[in-house]
Amino acid sequence: MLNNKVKYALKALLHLAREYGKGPVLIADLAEQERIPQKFLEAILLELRNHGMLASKKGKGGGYCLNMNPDLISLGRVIRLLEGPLAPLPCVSQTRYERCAECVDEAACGLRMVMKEVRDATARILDSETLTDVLKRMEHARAEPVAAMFQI
Amino acid sequence: MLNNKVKYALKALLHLAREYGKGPVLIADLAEQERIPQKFLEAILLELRNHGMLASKKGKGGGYCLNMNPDLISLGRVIRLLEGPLAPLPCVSQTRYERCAECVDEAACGLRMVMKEVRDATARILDSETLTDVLKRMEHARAEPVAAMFQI
DNA sequence: CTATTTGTCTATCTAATTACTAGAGTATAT
DNA sequence: ATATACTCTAGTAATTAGATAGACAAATAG
Repeated sequence: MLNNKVKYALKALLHLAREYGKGPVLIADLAEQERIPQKFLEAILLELRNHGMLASKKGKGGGYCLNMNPDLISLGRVIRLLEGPLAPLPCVSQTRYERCAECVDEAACGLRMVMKEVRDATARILDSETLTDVLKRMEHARAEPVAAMFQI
Repeated sequence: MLNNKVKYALKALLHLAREYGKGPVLIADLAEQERIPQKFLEAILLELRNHGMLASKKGKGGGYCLNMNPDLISLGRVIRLLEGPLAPLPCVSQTRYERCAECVDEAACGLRMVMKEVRDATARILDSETLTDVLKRMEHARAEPVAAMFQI
C-alpha cells in the first residue's frame, strides 16, 4: 500500500502537470482543490523541490511548478523518490538491492522468484506511465464517462 | 514492501508444505532452519492457526502443521490474511475497497486507473501461485543451479 | 500419576514511521 | 514598507514493526 504522502504527491504533481507552462501555482490553491492538508502538502512539495523535481518562487506571484517536462516524470520515479523501491522484497529490488539477512540460499529461494515477477510487472506499469500519460487518461475518462451508461 | 512478519510467515508455510503429511514440526526446528527469531515466529504461527490455516498439537511429539492442502494456499491469500490488500491504494482493492477521503471524482481519477492495473497484475501472480507451485520452483532451481555456470 | 516436553497466551517494550500541525523566519514584488 | 508566499525547524499523537519475558495449559511417556 502506498502511503498518503506519496498519494498526495502524485495528485499534486498531476495538478502541476496540468498547469505546466502557465506559471507558478499557490500551495493554498493546490491544497484546496486537491483537498490535501496544506501544511502536510507544504512539506511534500518542499521535498520534491529539494530533489529537483519542482521549482518554487517566493513572494507575491510565487508558488510551485514542475521543474521538468511532465512526460519525463513517471509514477515509478516519484514513488521511489518518496517511499523507496517498488519491489515487494529488498532482495528483488533493481534500484536498492539488499540481501535478506535470514536467507540461506538466495538463488534457490522460491519466494524471491515469485516476488521478482511481481516487481517486474509493477515496474513495467509504473515506470512507463508518466504524468502526461495519466493526464490523458483522465481527459479520456471525462470525455466518455462510464457512469453515463447508468444515468440515462 | 512486504513486512518481515509476512516474509517469515511465507517461509514457514513453505517449510511446512515441504513436510506436509509427515506430522507436526517443532517451532524450534522451524525457527532454526529458516533462521527466524523464535518468539516472533511463535506469534506468527499462532495467528495463522487462529485463522485456520495451521493446526497445532501440544505436548511431546507436538508442533505445527498445515491444516489444508498446500495447493489451496496461495501467496496472495497469506499476504491478505496478515498484511491486508494487495492493492497499492484502498480505492482499487477488490477485497477491502475503501474510498479515498480526499478524492473529488473517483471515476475520473487517473491515478486510480493506473493503480488498478498494478493491483490486477500483482493479484494475477500472487493469487495463482500456491505453496506447492513455489516448492516446485525451488526444486527446479536446485536441480539446475544457474550459479554452476560460473563455477566450472 | 507425575515429570517433561511443547504449544498458548498475556503483557510489555523500544524504535521507527506516519500523518500532521505550529509558528517563526525569509525572500520578493509592488 | 508591507503584504504575500515559500522555508524550515520542531514537535506530537497514533500506529506499526519487531521483538522478548514469563506464566500457564495440555499431552504423553514411563
